[in-house]
Amino acid sequence: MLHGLTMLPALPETLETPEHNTAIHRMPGHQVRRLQQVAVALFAEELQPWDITPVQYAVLATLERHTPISQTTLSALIAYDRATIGGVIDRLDAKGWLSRTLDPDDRRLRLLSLTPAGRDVLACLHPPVKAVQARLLAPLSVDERQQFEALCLKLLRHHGG
Amino acid sequence: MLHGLTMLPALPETLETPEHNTAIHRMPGHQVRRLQQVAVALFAEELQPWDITPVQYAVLATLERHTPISQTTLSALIAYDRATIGGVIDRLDAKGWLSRTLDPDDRRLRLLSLTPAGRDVLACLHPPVKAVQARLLAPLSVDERQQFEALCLKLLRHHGG
DNA sequence: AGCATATCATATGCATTCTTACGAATTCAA
DNA sequence: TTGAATTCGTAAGAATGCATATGATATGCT
Repeated sequence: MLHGLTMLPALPETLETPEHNTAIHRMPGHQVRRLQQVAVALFAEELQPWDITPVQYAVLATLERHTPISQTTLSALIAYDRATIGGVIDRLDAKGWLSRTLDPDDRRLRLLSLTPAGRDVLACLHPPVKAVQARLLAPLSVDERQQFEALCLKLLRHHGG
Repeated sequence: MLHGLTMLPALPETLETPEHNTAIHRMPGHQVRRLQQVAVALFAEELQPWDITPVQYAVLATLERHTPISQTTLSALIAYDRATIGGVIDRLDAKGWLSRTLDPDDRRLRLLSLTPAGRDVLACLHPPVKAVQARLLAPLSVDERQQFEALCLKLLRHHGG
């Protein structure tokens, strides 16, 4: 079962049909927000045993491929705010999943690396995260999933992603 | 120009191509999050003169069509958390754009209505909000926009929206 | 070398977003 | 009618998300 908001409370009978709020519900901005909401809920449900958030996974998964990198490089890779990433890294550091070391060549930089524990956890995380993606697109046919990805990527490409 | 994060910092030369982080960037969850990020940035930019957030607009626009309703009904209509809506309504109330009155028939309910000022503001907000939606989908052809909306709606319908 | 500029990380502040929990009020049932 | 279960709004806590400002460190220009 999904958590929280994705399970909407029942509406009064006079407001039951979606048509009653067409204006907002037909805006792509609203649709994208709702999809994000669903994706986060699915993630929380599937990853519940590990108590990890989508951002935290994104950080770990990126460090698996790019090590060592600075916080700024990391935030650019996953398109998160530099300031926000700081707190995320604090929590991952507290869990012992990554380490920060001062770059001897540039002491402004804190180079991030996965710890062995972080690497082990990440191996366990990949399957449920894949399951989240599968469940998110499950309502679509194979063709539609490819269309959806292509459209998303086209939008992001043109919006500077 | 977009604000903040949508303008990503430059990456080191060794990491410049998107292919370097394929795993995450090909996940629909990540793509949806990025799209939401872009949509919020476009909204903030276009609505800057009014200092209003997407949630606040959603509340006002919904009250324009459904008045008066309780906070819980409102949150269900726009798929926002009940607790979250409370703070949003506080701010809109402080701006004098909506009013809360106790329902005499059920004193648990605070019925929400737009004030005349709120109605006036909303009239000014609709055009720039429409512009945000247009800019968000601008990279797509007319056909593609319809496809994108259809796919979003199909996903949301099956995910309990 | 010395100074101005730019970059990295962080701190702060504000607004979301959601979970859990709780008091107040209402509805349902025995 | 009284007691139990529900519902409404809110409070508290954790994590995001972004803008702005600050300190430390590099880099570039002269």
